Amino acid sequence: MDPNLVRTFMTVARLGSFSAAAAELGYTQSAVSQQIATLEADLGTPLLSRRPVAPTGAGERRLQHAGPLLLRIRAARADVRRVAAAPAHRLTLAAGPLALGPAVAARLARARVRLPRLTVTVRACAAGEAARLVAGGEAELGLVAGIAAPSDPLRLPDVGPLTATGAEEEPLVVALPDGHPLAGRAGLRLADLVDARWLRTPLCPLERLRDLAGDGFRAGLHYTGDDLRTVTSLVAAGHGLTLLPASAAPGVPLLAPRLVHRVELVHGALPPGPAADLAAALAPS
Amino acid sequence: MDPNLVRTFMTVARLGSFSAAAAELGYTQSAVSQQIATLEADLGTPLLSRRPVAPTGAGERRLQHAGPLLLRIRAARADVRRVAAAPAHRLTLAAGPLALGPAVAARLARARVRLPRLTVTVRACAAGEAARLVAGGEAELGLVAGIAAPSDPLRLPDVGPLTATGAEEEPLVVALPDGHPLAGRAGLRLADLVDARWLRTPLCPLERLRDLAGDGFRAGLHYTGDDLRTVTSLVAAGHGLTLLPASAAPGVPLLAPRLVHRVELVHGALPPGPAADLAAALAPS
DNA sequence: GGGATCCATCAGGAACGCTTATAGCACATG
DNA sequence: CATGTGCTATAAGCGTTCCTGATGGATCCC
Repeated sequence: MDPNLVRTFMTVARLGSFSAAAAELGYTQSAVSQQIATLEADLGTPLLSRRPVAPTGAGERRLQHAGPLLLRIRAARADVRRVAAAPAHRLTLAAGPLALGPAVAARLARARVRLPRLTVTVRACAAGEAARLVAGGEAELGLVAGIAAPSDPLRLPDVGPLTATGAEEEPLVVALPDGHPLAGRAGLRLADLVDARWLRTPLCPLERLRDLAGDGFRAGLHYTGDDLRTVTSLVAAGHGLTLLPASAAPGVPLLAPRLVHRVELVHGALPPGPAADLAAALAPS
Repeated sequence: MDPNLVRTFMTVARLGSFSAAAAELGYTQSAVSQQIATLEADLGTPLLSRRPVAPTGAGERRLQHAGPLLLRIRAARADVRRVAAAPAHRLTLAAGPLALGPAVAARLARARVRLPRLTVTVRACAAGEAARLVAGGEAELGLVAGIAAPSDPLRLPDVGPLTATGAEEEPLVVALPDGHPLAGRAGLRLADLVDARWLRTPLCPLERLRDLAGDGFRAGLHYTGDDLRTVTSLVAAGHGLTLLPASAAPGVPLLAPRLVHRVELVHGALPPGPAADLAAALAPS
């Protein structure tokens, strides 16, 4: 119910201790104990087992709700403040991995010429973070990238009424090791590669490929970062294949299914002003 | 911040009056005035213009967040209570329009034979309502239907950590008026029908078709209900075309793009028990 | 077994939020 | 133009809530 109680519960669960949570939140241990008791009474079921302190089944479930819930609350605050705030001449553009390619960069350059008083900060962020940063108000605009069918919108985490508009679509290529037998081809079909070994990276999630092209796509090395150079090096060394936008790395064009590297611009409420102008310039639609 | 304040704000905005909202919520007018003042102070901006009472720009934006936010809060409560509750022998299955077809019905029948002590209530609901009913705890299971590429998951409104599993996929047919020149064909391509007039109904949203097959799909009559007989009658009378699952009505099979009528079963946390058994029986995966 | 640590409980006090009462404002009416 | 009516804002009072500080009981470690 009360977001503060939820925050306390999250902290206790994370730290595994009422006392430590109290210290972190600036409460007394007694207050934390009472807050948890209130929450448990409200739901009619224990959320934490004591000694040691660990979430119960119901508590685990409650925790799964807690993060998105608090995010939405923050998003509502941030969105309203954005509407009410004076038009800003400084804004932050959160860009996920592979989201800021040549085409968007060029459009950004043109827009900055037209909007000389605007100071833009581009902030790199992890895959899936951009929408959260925009929702939470830490960035005014966000760029997210993903693999999709042409003009098919990306699936963004739902963190409130964000506007998402297509900003760029680019062909995909299959990145292959140097001496790979298929490296000379003029084009490849994904169906022919289901049995190959694939790199598992946030830049090219294998679950997405299975959604789009059926089962298969055995995972080789698992890389959790988002550095393009690392990925291309891993591919060259034969750890597995991956899909990349054509402008990012050399590779063999993907012919079928018809998939593209799609970039979308996401933003919340944008009152008329430089931020809205920039958004319009980045996502001409 | 406090959900109660948000609820008060929504009520005031809906009724256009502090006094009326106070009466409806069982507060005094003074309390409502103070609550709105608190909310505005917290956000640092007016949410309502007074005399007459109407939302400001920021208030409009806040209202857009309010509904989903309260829904998520309810969803969290309902989900946790579901985990903690004793295994129920009565449960409700919310079924959206066209979601409960022959295959699912047959599986439900088989499951009820195996689970004789289970009492099932099937509750029809509007398109898009099923997920909300499940999230809010009014139904344990939900069936939603939509048009999608084969094994492509549907896009459900994000109301919390719901599990969605494919329950059925069925070919689509194009429903045509009786004497339509294409009625005799063995199959049709959507691309050949972009310029036809289409019925606009929740059962076959034209935006979805445009997503999947490009622009076009001119809207003829707009029907807001979900009665299948009404839709087939409207089609027969020439008001427009529509897509339906093959089992629902006669029509010409849709050949391309490869789209299916997909049904998914959605549910929240299901502790072992009859509800989980039924879910497993309905969505064999 | 003794000490330390941790959570639950209790009592007291501060803070919050609602009610009652009243002031202030806009608009309609005579 | 004065007045009444209907609305919201503000002030004071008060009950409830929620936090603090102290204490008790349980568990773990030495």
